[in-house]
Amino acid sequence: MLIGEYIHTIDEKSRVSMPAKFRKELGKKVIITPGLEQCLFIFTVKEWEKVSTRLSDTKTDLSFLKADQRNFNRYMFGRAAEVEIDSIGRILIPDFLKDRIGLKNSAAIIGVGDRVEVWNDKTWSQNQEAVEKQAPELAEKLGNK
Amino acid sequence: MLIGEYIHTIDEKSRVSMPAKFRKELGKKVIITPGLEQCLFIFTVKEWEKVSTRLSDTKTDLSFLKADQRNFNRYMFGRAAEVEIDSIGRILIPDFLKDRIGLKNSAAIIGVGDRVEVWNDKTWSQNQEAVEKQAPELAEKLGNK
DNA sequence: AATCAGGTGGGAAAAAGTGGGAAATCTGTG
DNA sequence: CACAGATTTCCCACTTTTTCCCACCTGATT
Repeated sequence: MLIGEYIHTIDEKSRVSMPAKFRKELGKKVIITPGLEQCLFIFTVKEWEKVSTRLSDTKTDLSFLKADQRNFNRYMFGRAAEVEIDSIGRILIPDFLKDRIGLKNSAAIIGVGDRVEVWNDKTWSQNQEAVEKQAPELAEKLGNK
Repeated sequence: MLIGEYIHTIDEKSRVSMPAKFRKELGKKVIITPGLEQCLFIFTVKEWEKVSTRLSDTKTDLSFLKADQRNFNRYMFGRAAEVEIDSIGRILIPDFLKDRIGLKNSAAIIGVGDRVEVWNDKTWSQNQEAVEKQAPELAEKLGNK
């Protein structure tokens, strides 16, 4: 289970260390994609298989016949990348993903159960402050489901 | 699985490099067709078989009996081309397809799971900005299926 | 204080992408 | 039918980017 918050440096070559505690679970290859809201998702290979099968399910039909599906697939697949984790636990974040969420020197690496999220550290802390305030209310909503 | 975004040069001879990460999966020959929206589709030979079978499926119908199908097939088949991938991974884009999407010096090469798309790089980034905004909504829709 | 683990930085080797020349093929013309 | 010019194909070479590996730094632990 991936949990916790880590602030790590992004070096000049766009490398970021995965927290040591995540490495075993992540394996040696992960898939990084644009996330919803201002973050990136990092999936294990196994988790990605689940996600991608669901997204491109073509048992019955061709994936490019529906406009919504085309656009969402362009978004999720088109801007995803398979990245190796190097011998000391770092990954390389493609520029187009860095730019998307305004990453420069520093990133917040967040464990969210079955995936990891990458945030611009500033955005992350602002976001957390906001969520902090709504948390009781959000809990209430989920409780009513 | 074909994923990721690459911006490559189109040289004076209309050649474009396929991203190294795609080459193994693409093999040595691909089919390039006009795509939906302002892009081109590139299929592996295997994927193309699926596509063409589905489009000209005669189990239920003869493909030429329906006007819509006739026209769509003219669109996809009529301007499709089989192209070889050269020894260092480049393909040659036919002029009539280049012109269709306004390609000149630079193209965005996008992996969309089971196919590759080629975009004018400007058009691609505009398109993504637009999709970015709808992404949560699209995700919601597809999630409810 | 020494050791260890986690994180950061940088240089060298390898790979990917780009450009261009020469050989082969095609086209049109005398 | 042969030839000249143009186009296409094939291959080689240069440049930039990526990958791999090693070394250093810092803070915690014993």
